[in-house]
Formats: sequence, C-alpha cells, structure tokens
Amino acid sequence: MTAPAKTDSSATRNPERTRERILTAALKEFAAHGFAGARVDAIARRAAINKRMLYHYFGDKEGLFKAVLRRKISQRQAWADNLSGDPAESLQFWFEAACKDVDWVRMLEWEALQGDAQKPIDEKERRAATARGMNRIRQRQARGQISAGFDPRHVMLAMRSLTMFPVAFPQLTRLITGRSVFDPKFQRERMAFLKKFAAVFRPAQGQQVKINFMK
Amino acid sequence: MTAPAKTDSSATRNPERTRERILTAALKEFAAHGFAGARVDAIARRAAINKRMLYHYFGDKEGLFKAVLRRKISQRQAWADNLSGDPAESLQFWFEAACKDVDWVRMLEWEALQGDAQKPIDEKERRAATARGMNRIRQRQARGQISAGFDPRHVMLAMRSLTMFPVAFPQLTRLITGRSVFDPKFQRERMAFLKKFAAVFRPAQGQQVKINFMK
DNA sequence: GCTCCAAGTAACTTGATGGTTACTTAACCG
DNA sequence: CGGTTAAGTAACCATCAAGTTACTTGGAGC
Repeated sequence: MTAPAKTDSSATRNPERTRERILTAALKEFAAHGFAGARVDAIARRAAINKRMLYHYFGDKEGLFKAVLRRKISQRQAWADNLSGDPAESLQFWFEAACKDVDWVRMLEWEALQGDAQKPIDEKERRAATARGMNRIRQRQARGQISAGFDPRHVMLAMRSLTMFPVAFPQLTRLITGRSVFDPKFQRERMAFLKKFAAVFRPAQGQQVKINFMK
Repeated sequence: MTAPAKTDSSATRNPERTRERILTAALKEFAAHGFAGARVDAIARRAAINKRMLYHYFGDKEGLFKAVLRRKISQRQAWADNLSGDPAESLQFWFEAACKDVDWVRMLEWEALQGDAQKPIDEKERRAATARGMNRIRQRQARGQISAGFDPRHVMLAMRSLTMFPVAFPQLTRLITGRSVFDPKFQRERMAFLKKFAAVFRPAQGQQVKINFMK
C-alpha cells in the first residue's frame, strides 16, 4: 500500500489534515475577532501551518471566511434535521445548542454585521433547511401542538430569538439577570423559563382558540 | 457679547460642534464596520474635521469608541424611561424602536462580539436603568398584567429577544420570512404577531380571554 | 531511478492605517 | 493689548498585515 493511513496525524505531507487544521483555526479566529479583526498570521500560527498554504487552499482571506461559514452551516444543518416534539422541548433543545456552540452564534452575528443582507452565503441550502424546519412547525400546528393562529414564519423567528439571544448578547444577559450566560445556574433558570413560556405557542383552552380561529 | 451664538453652525472655531460631528460620524462608522473595521480616516472625512482633532478630543480610537457607546447608551436611557401599559404595547414599542435605530442594535452587537463581557461600559448606569425597567415589570405583575409566575428577569430578557432579534440578525429574518426587516410589510406582520403573542405574558386561563375581549 | 506536480517553506513587497510631530491661528482673560 | 492656551492644519512615520515571489521537498506514476 502506497497510500498513507488517512488518519495518520503526523505524516510529513497531508493536504486533508492541513485544510482541516486551517478551517478549525480559522473558525476560532473569525468567531473571536470577526473578519476585519481576524489576523491571517494568527490563523496560520494557530493551525501550525505556513501562511502560504492558506492562500493555496482558499485563495484569500474572504475565501477562507466563506469556507468556514459554509462548513459550519452544513454541519449544523445535517445535525439540526432531527428534532421533533413540542415547542417546549424545541426551545430547550435550541437554547442548549446555542450555549454549546457559541462560535456558531458568533459567526451568525458577524455575518449579520458585515455580510451583505441581500445575498447571504449558501443561500439556497439555508433556505431549504429553513423550509424543512418550517414544515415541522406546520405539522405541529396541524397536530395541535402549536396554535394554528400564528404565522409559522414568525413562530420560527420567535423561537430563534428566544434561544439565541442570551448567547448573542451576553453583556445584556448579564446586565438583566446578573449572571453569565455560561453560569449553569442561569442556564437552568432559563430552561425552566422556556419550558413554562412555551405554553404560548400551544393552542389555548376554550375561548382563545376560537379567537384565533376567528382571526 | 463676545460669546458666539452656540447654535452658529459655521463659526470659525467651535469645539462643541467639532466634538459632536466626530461623535456622529464615528457612530455611523462604528455601527457599520465595528471597532476593528472602522477607519479613523473615514471618520475624520465624514465628520469633515482634521484627523488630529479626533485624537485631541478622544485620545485614541478606543477612547472614541467608548465615547460613542456611552453617548448612545445615555441617550437611549433618558428616552426609554417613559413607557407603560401592557406587554403587547411594550413589545410593539420596542420592536419599532429597534427598527428605527438600527445603529443602536448594531452597536450592542459589536459590543457583544468584541467587548469584555465581564466589565461592560457604563455598567453602573445601565444596571440602574435595567433595574427601573425591572420594577415596571414587577408592577405589572402585581397589577395582573403580566403573569406573576414568570421570573421578571427572564421576562425582560424574552422581551428584548423578541424585539431586537430580527434587526440584529437581518439575514436570518430574510431567510425565515422571505422579507427584509425593513420591508414595511414585514414590520406590520411582526407587529401583529407580537400583539397576539404577548398573550403569553399575561396570567393564563379564564382571565386571559376576558382581558383580550375587554381590550 | 527519474520526472513532474502538489505540498510546503521563508522572506519579501506593498499599501493601508493608527498615531505623531511641528506648526499656525483664533479666542479668552488679566 | 499681549500672551497663554486651546482649536485647528498638513505632512509625516512606523507598524502591521494581506498577499506574493521564488524557492525546496516529498511522493505517485512510469
């Protein structure tokens, strides 16, 4: 066999590993400092590769940024497509996910701040993933788990808001609750709140349903 | 009278006006590009002042950034302390405010991404303002406008989330709803949604419906 | 073994950018 | 009125950072 083991972690030459290292290092750097603040040299240092390789594989800084974002996006999507159940669980699930993957939230934030809102990266795939999520919401509405009176698009937006916000704005979280987002105590409180709060999404007893219907 | 009219807009020398111009220009620039991305020369050009003056008044780029943030914060606080009524109105009010003052939302976002979460700028005053807001929520809970079952801190966090999020993440808003945050149609939809959605905050069951009807 | 190409390295270039120096000019005050 | 100080200007500098040039090396296929 001439081919070296793919999992070899210390082979003299290994394009895949190099690419991977660059992407991992770049994610850290970009998540921490954003596009403008990230230093290409820092990425190279962190990845323990020569800066030239970075240009070799990704063209330029922007190409690397896009590659990082794209990779994160597809990771998340593959991973996100399996969840079901009622809104309470979803809210908790997504809040936990945001806490566990701060880099993701931050990347979205950087994208929001510096990206062109008109043509987001990987728009097509993201739209598809969003559509899948939307269908799940519609199903739940049909099943009566979520009130049919709400526009599913706004339900989705509301859920994202409620789960991502504390991670996206840690300083406000601290200002308001007095605790760090990463404080386990805060997280427990938040989970409890979300569980209770999820009631909004469910069709209410009695009258309210009628009101919703009449609308 | 030796003193020139304070409102004179073209006096040969006018420190106040210069300071003001710098701050205004800097807000725009920082909101658009963040701290790292902002260009001091661009600020100077935009403000139509000599770059040196900027260092004269604010020391360095960071000093300027802090000054901008501080100014915006105090502006908002003065302005935010008058609102009352029920959660539906508050939600709508704050959503509108976010839409109207995107720069503010973006500054908070930049702060979140690059600021030290441990020691936010102007912490003391912000805490005080937050506390005032919290008291309003508690009052409403006492009056039965908001369910007493919720932790007021989390209610506040939830309200902020719901109102700021679409502006903070315009690309997600577009991806999810298909519309720009600034599309009047979106804004109308969102207002309607928030109004309905605010029901969650109100004490549940029987009462709720009545309140809805009475409104 | 030899050749060729991708992987990899080190040192360099070039332009942008935050900050400074050295100077001029207006205004306030005793 | 004169002189001290703050407002204002223009040209400059040092540094930093993205991107390149020019080179070396490993290995797959013949």
